[in-house]
Amino acid sequence: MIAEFQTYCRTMTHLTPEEIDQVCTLATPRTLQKNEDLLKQGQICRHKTFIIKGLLRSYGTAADGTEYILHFSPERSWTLDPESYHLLTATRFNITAIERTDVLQWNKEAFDRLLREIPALDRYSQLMVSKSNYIGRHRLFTTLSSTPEEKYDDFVRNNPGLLPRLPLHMIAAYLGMSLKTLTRIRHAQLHR
Amino acid sequence: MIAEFQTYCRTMTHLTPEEIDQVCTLATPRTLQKNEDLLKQGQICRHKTFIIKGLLRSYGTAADGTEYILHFSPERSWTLDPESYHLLTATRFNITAIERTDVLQWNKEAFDRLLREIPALDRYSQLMVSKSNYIGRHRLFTTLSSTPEEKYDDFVRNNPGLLPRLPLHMIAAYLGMSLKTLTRIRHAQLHR
DNA sequence: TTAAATTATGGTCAAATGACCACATTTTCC
DNA sequence: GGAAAATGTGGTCATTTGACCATAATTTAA
Repeated sequence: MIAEFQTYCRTMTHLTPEEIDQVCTLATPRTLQKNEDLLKQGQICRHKTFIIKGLLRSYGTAADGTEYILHFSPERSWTLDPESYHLLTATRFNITAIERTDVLQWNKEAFDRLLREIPALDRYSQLMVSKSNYIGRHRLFTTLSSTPEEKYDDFVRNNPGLLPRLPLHMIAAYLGMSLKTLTRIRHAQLHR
Repeated sequence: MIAEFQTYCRTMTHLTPEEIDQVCTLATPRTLQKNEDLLKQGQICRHKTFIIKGLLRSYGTAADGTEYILHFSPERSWTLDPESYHLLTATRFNITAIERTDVLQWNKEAFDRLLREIPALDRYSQLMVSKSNYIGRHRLFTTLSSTPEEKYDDFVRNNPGLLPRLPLHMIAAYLGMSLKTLTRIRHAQLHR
């Protein structure tokens, strides 16, 4: 499990092999079964999580009980609740395994120490944060400005690999439309 | 104009008076007339901007020409296009003055130098970035999960000071609904 | 292997929403 | 001061969307 993370670090960061080892030393592996929660509403997010294999979703629940998915986290990506993690406040969101999923975790104290000790990790980390910032802006803009069909087409175009791994109702929950609307779009596209 | 920024720094950051001066030295003041652009679609965002007085909006234009507002920036806040600023790519968005607005600006090279020289500024800056990260997450979740009326009520609750400064069509463009829908909500709330 | 749960689709209907239009009022600018 | 633009409201109508329900196919689990 560590091996995959080391490969990731070699290709995606500027960390030296020694620094990579140092980061790995503090990692805790964990396996989530399908539908198992990594984080539940009301808890405090105390870890950074790197997904080795599998797929997670981060979602919130509206007043009427409907779920809305903020984010899918497949292998080779990171997940956490940024607000809960930084402020140590109770989260409004859930992170749950869509498939059986292997992850590596670092608790905040350990990761903060690594950030202080390894400047290259700090730079990489800042890069990730600003990236998630503008990815979020694009998602917001699409959510505001696109028709349901455009949103679906966008999703298919930008996440081809994810599509077959997701039930439609989750795609609908991600795009912010009812399952019915999504089915209608797919139906219309078939007959064209 | 610098004086207001110094006050802001004294109350909102942990910078020493000397560091505040150092930051101020590299700032360029600028005044935008109402409807004047700070940044236009297609340009590269080369500055960090602090709003001293006035109000800006960051918005994008959909395929059909409709505007959707990502963000309002009133006095004592910062604005830029994070993607364009960090990657030096052309922006898809616009930043435009809603009122006559006074700002301070730093170009990226200058600000990066300050970040390297003043660790407290770097920490403050990181704090801002992660904050905008989770504010963005909440906005996305509200946009996905709330009814138009809930969105409007949220907006009124969270931006009471902004309300009288904004024409309704901009609030509609921010909330992602038509002006008609917004008017209907207000009408219904009057008769209740 | 069989029963139960999940998933994808579709029918029907009511409600919400946007497009288009008009109008009165206020603000802005010459 | 007066013309032009911007603003807020509302009427009407067609369209989109969601709620509710049923069903078939597939997957999961006992």
